[in-house]
Amino acid sequence: MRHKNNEKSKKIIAAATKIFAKKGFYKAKISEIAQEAGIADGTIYIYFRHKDDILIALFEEKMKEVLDNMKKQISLESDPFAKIERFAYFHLKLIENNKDMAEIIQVEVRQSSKFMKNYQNKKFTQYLDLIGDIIQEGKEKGLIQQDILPGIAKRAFFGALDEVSRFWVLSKRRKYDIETAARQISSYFINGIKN
Amino acid sequence: MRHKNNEKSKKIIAAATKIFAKKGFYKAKISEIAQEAGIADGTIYIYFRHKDDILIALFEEKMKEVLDNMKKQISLESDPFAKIERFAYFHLKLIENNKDMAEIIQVEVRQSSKFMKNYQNKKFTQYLDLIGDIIQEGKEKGLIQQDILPGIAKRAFFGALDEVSRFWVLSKRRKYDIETAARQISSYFINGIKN
DNA sequence: CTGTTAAAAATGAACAATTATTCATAAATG
DNA sequence: CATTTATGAATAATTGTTCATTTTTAACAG
Repeated sequence: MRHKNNEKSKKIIAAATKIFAKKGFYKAKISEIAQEAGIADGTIYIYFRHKDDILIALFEEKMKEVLDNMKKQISLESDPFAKIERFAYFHLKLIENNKDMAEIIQVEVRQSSKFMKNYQNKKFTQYLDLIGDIIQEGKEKGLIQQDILPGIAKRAFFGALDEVSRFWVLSKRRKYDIETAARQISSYFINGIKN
Repeated sequence: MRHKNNEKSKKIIAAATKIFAKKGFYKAKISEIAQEAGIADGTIYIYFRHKDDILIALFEEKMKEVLDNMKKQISLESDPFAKIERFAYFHLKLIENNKDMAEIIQVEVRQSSKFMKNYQNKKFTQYLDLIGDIIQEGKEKGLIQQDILPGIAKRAFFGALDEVSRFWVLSKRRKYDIETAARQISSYFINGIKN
């Protein structure tokens, strides 16, 4: 019962991921998602109360994976600069391996403040804070300039990665390989903030 | 009358800017835009064929201003690094002074590929290329490392600015002043790519 | 200045299409 | 057999767009 529910829930989210990425949230029809999932329209409403809820659940599920994965990756390095490099590489790798998810997170969820008034997007904040914490650690170890503001730096670094990968996601082709892009971006950043 | 009334067109775009920013494109009703502009619903269809057309026209108009303004600012400096700093400062300044516009460009137009299949978004490409050209110039003058790829670097720098300003736009409050943010971000970047 | 008029512009109620959601019914489960 | 789960046609609400009608504009004649 509970086990089965969870299975079908995931099936719906998987279908929604595909459809939302292809059409965008508003143009995606419940009937399309149902068809993609191989179930009836009404069945979706046994697992989700509204269309919005599918997007929120989707986002929460994917971000949990992303967050857990990245935490693990970072913990494999002890040097803050190595952590930053690893973050860049695995962030881009993740986007590459989950284009549908990436497109939804980057494009659809930016609108979140519009249709999910009270959705705080905590997972995203946590993801950003992974970078913020590395920078803080680097400052404490005297590796990073003391006047660097983690609040700005974390967003600048994430934004750089995000914009480059957004281009890949939307253009459907990559001009540069992931290794090169990750190396270049983390290199600008590390050289820019190191002591 | 021979040509379309440009004044009313602008009035509609101004109203749409406000409504799109507040509600998002899909939740914004034509009737709301009409009311905000102080005209009847049907009147909008004298100036625009579809709802989509309003967003496209809005974007084209605003981006032209942004682009012209930034070109002028950059031309005031001759040193590539000074150009980069000025770009950062005026980009953030522009966002600050045009929050509604910024929110639409950042949030709504990202979806452009979804409802405007054949809209190429040339203006945005040109805006990015302003940065790309500065980097190219810096490389030619021997000020910037030869292995920096302008295609990646321009997106990384823009992305850094965009993410920081997106946070301001959506959170409705600024933690750091524009000067500080612009100085920090361009400093990471310049130190990261200079020879 | 005044009245005439034809074209342009504006109106807003009505239309038509879309689609999220419901619910009476059926199927599956154990 | 009782309970849970699934179905999908019907519903209800929304809203972009149209168009018959009205209002405004501006040129021109008397």
